[in-house]
Amino acid sequence: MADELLQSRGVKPTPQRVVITQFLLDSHDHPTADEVLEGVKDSLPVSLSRATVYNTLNTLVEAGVVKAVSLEPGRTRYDANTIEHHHFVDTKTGKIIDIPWEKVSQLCQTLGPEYKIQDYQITFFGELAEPTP
Amino acid sequence: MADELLQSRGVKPTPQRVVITQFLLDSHDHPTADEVLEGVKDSLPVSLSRATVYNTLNTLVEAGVVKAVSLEPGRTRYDANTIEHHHFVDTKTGKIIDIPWEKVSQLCQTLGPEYKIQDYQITFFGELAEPTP
DNA sequence: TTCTGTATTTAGAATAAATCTAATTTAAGA
DNA sequence: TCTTAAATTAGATTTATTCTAAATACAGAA
Repeated sequence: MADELLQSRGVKPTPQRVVITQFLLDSHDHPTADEVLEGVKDSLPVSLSRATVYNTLNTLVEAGVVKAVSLEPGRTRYDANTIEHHHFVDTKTGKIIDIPWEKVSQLCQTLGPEYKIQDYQITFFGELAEPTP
Repeated sequence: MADELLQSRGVKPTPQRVVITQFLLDSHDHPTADEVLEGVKDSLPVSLSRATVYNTLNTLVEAGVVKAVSLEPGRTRYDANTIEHHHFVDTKTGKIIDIPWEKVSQLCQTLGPEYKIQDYQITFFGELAEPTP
């Protein structure tokens, strides 16, 4: 799974890269580099270096396998969901959830031709309503 | 100007706070904490501490005088334009420009009642077309 | 298979943004 | 003037990330 994905993007699938990519594919909570390190270090026979985690994350971002999102100051989070979506940050809990929201893409055209938009990111901050029981 | 603004928000207008606030009101390029320090340190008779810059910026954000924006990883930028707007990051030059865009606020209602939105931030990445001469 | 060269990984040092600490200064109110 | 709480300061500390130089892995040539 991760292996083929890396191959298809021209990234040599080393063991370290495969487990990191698989971890990101399985996560839905936008882990930080540190959380990636914690999450994968036991699934490798060798000791995984922090530098390798950062190298790999940067490689994956460049190859378009994952996206880097800066929602909070001071830490970068990584997201393997490459389908167009945006984020909702629950200001009470800090929880970040994905918002698939195609409607916005049409809106971009109303911005005008002087902006050649390559990417955009909408981040909502608010509170998630309690589910009514 | 800055003085009255601080008063009105319940922030004691110390000399340091006034010059920092005025600097942010006069800037339109979303300075970082370091750029604020560089920009104001000569306009004070005393030596301005880095800690004071950070303290003041945090105070101003809490008081709603400025907004903190995290557009790039690793550094927080500050914006005294408190009128609703979003940002456009020119990926070629790194230049960040404001996009006043009220249309988006209506769209938020289409998200559904389960999201109590307090704030949202749209960041566009792209290239600014050359002005045709 | 062995050799060779390039890419990858590693541990730890280095850098950069931001916060913390403890001492000092400021200034408002009694 | 005295007291006290808030603000400021320099420098140490923390945290995220990058850099460095050495070790390792591994593909392709001989």
